[in-house]
Amino acid sequence: MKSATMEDVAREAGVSRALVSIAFRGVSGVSDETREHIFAAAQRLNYQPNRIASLLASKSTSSIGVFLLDLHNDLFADVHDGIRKAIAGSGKHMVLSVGSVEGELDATALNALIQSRVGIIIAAGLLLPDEDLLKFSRSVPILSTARRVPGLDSVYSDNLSGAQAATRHLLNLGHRRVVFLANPQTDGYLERQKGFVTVMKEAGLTPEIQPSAYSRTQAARDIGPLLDHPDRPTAIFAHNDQSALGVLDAIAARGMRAPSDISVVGYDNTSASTPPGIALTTVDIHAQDLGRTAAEKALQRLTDPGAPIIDLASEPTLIVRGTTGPPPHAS
Amino acid sequence: MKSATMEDVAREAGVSRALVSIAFRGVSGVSDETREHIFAAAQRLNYQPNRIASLLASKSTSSIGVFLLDLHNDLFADVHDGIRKAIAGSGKHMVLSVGSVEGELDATALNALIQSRVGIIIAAGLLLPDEDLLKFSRSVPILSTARRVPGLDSVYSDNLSGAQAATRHLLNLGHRRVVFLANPQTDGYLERQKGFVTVMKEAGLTPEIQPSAYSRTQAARDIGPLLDHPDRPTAIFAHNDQSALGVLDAIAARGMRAPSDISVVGYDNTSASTPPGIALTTVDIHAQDLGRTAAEKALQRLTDPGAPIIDLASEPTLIVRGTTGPPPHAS
DNA sequence: ACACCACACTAGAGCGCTCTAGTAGGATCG
DNA sequence: CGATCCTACTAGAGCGCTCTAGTGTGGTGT
Repeated sequence: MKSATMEDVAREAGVSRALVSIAFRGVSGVSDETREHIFAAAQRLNYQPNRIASLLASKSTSSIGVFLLDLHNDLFADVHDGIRKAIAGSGKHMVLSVGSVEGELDATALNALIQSRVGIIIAAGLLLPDEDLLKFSRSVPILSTARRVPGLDSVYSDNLSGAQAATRHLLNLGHRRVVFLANPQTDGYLERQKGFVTVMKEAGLTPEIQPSAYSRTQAARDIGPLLDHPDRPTAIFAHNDQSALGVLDAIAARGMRAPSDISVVGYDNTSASTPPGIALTTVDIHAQDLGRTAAEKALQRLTDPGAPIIDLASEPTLIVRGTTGPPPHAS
Repeated sequence: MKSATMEDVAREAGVSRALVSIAFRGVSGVSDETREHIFAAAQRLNYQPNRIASLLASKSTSSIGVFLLDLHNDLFADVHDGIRKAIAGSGKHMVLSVGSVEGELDATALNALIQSRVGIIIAAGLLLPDEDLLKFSRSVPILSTARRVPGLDSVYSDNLSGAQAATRHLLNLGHRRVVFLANPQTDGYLERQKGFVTVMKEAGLTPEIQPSAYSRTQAARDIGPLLDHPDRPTAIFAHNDQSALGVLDAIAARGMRAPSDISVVGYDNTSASTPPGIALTTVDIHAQDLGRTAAEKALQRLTDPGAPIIDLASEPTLIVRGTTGPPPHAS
């Protein structure tokens, strides 16, 4: 299982190691004929270039670190797709690192990326506070996608305006008692909460907030008491689709239905937002575009470390589907 | 942004580079006092060990490659969780590589892992044919989880028996016309199909097979004509949960309901199998356990390359939930 | 005929670590 | 009190590449 080295290939092809390197890197400086010979020799030896050695020798920033919070959330799969598309053909390759909803592993995952000497880290869905991120960025540039982090390149969806649009949608339908199912863990979610609060206040209504966490079952559990209350809200705005699913679970468990008994809005427009039969009203953050743009900007940052900080907000889109309607006894 | 090296730390701490290496690797051979000094010096310089250099120098197989087919399928998130738990504390680290449902990227992803000189690859959900995998395994040991690959270590769920159990469940409910929504892409799915076919034949019934692909929307499209037919099947057995969701989509789109109009069975027991309101009857392959066991076996393989090939099938569990019931007009 | 240049190729240093072989010096023992 | 051993440490080779600074060769221009 001892793999062949460039030296072996050079010997087999009767050329110098340096020439093999040139051939494999696809740069100019080798004749077509010789290149063929080299590739043939490599083939014979089942040679695969050693990326480790290559990275060390080139001390280059040819890899892009990607941090994904949670593989269970389709959102990050979308972001990943976008990143992959953007860096395909750039010659860079992706080094993936996965965090966890509990957040404990995030620092570990980030350090792993730094130790792998990636040229830049694209962080999707970090739960770490800004100051920690800034600390990490002493070692490697970090581009935040998910939320705006002052001092770091940020490519994100405008959570404030998205949440405002969703809230207005509910108010326009006639809802007056709306509860926001919150996730206190990150700024990104706090922006959503803020959007909800401002619109409610503008309308002279009381913004109610139910704290919860980042999980479907947790959401179902946390929203339960509110649903059981005789004077329950007519609409729930969940901080993301997964939680909205939990809310729908809780609603179904009580023999109620959305939107006739209660309206539900999610956020993110992940695949979770379209369970069969129902389709969740949600806010599309265009996750794949976000990933693609983030990666494009990351590539720019790599070539120009001195460029001004990127702060790119994109506009989300409210998607009205089947879980929102007028409140019961509205007319 | 130029990072400090071990040399820098050594100079700062007034010791040799080798001693810094010893301290950072956590092996014995350094006094507590000196270790403290070294760590303090490293801290001052914001030193992070260079994993690239470390891997090159140790030429060790200290990393485990993990191939995941598709980030959009929760199944792989479960497998990933299991692997992570198993290798935590082993000192090994995971190198992730993601394929694609189309299968084109799989070879690329595998090569990336080989070029990163991982000690072993745990492959979850490969669409590549066995012979290709065997070719790759010339460069690095591959452990297949998802299906049995003769000649490779395999840790997998017994798809045959799972599919048989699901099919028997439908027959016991009184169904006679059952259609299997197939995915012709891999052996793992073919085993499921085989389980379906054998049970149907044993019962003297005709196994009907509807080819489809690996996607929810595709499944909805492919099952459509069958549902529209006046003499439609009374049950659909989908090759995985995502496709089962597609089937449920198609059913809902026609104003029908499961299981009163038609029964649906999925496979995998991913989070997709519990949309709010409905809960899919499915076969639990215990994906996280699969991942954990796979990683444990991979660690063993790393320490003992000569050990006999591992062939470990685990028994899946039929989970009867809300999408299966007696066929309409059964009595 | 000679300088000149472009092209194909090579030698060798070095990337930041690990690891083997070895040294210094104190404790232990007969 | 010298032999022995252990512990804490160092020197230096080498992992498999990349990349700079060359060398040699054939064609071109004058």
